[in-house]
Amino acid sequence: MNSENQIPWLIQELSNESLFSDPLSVKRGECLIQPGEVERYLYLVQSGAFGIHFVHEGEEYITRLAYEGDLISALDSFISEGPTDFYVEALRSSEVLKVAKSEYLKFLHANEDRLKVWDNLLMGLVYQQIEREKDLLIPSPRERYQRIIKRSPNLFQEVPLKYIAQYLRMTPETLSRIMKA
Amino acid sequence: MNSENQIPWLIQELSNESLFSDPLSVKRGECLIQPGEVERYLYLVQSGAFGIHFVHEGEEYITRLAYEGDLISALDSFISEGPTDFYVEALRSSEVLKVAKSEYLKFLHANEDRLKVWDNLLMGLVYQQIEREKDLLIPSPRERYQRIIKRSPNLFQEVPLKYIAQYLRMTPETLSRIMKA
DNA sequence: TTGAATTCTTGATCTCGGTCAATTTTTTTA
DNA sequence: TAAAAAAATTGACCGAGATCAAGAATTCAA
Repeated sequence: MNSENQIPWLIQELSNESLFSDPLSVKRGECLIQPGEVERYLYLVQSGAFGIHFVHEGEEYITRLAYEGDLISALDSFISEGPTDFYVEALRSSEVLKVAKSEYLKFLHANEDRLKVWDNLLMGLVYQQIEREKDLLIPSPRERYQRIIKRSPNLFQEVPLKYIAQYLRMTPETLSRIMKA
Repeated sequence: MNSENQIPWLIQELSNESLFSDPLSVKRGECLIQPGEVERYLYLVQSGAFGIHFVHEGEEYITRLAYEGDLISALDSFISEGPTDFYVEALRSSEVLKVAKSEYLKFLHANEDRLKVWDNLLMGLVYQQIEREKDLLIPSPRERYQRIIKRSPNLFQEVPLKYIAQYLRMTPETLSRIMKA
């Protein structure tokens, strides 16, 4: 199994065992979880779009954008089981399925293959974060923009520009000007 | 076992099984690995200091600083087994022990506890990267500086300031002025 | 220990991206 | 479909941090 298929496979397995909840509707602006709460779920985005952000000194900073097919969670809390620092917020009307961490862990440990896939997933996550770190270190807004359209060309169809700007640590004005030129 | 003790424990186990190489001396400016090469080792810093950096458009960007007791590697390549984008460079005369990935994996899979510790280590890594991402998103150089001295107060004893500046995505001049004020 | 290399500091200047504000366009929803 | 809300664009201005340069301090290596 190549690594691109691992998430779909995992999702399929989870579905087969009926571990996902019923579809949950989330209105634009509503949050799956907020700072201070403990994350007990992993979510699968069925439709819509989400942003994961935190607030520091009154400013919002987006660390992740997600849409259909993505698995999301307040990962800091999901891992540590302490309170999260993040909002997981619907950027438009969305639907998610969720699975409890406890259920999910039981599920993983029931089968050697699943555990391996989870290991790979975690390593993939580390890898993605390393890429993300590179993106953020680059000083030129234009280059950061170019890196993201290369990596996620369809992001701009799914998510309003102002959130993408925050994700790229620039203002919407700057992103708008970059895209024009 | 609390998570702070997991790395020391793992290192102890690796030592017990004599999986580490003999100490390897690295002179200031020398690299354990360079872009394009495939990372086959995990290194334990015994003395000295290392910086992990990549070069983009002629500029150096540091993604990690490490010193005595830290485990390091060109993690992107260690995970993907493709060529790395990073330099792992000694910032002063240093000594490391190394263990081959293949040996390491065999070692991990020989024992259930070790695998669990590895899982936790990976999750810890994800968690650290999330913190790192927060640090990098914050626009104010002063706040980025304050976050790092809180997290790694002894870093400044171990690593020249100019590398810390790069790590914090600011110039050495700016960091110098911030520290003065 | 001493000379050389590197790093750190400080000052002067400049520029890119942020901020603020007004208008237009798009999206949402009633 | 129309009205309202949100998002995107555009222009003018400003300032924080980069850049450049020179000198002082520290570290390294012979």
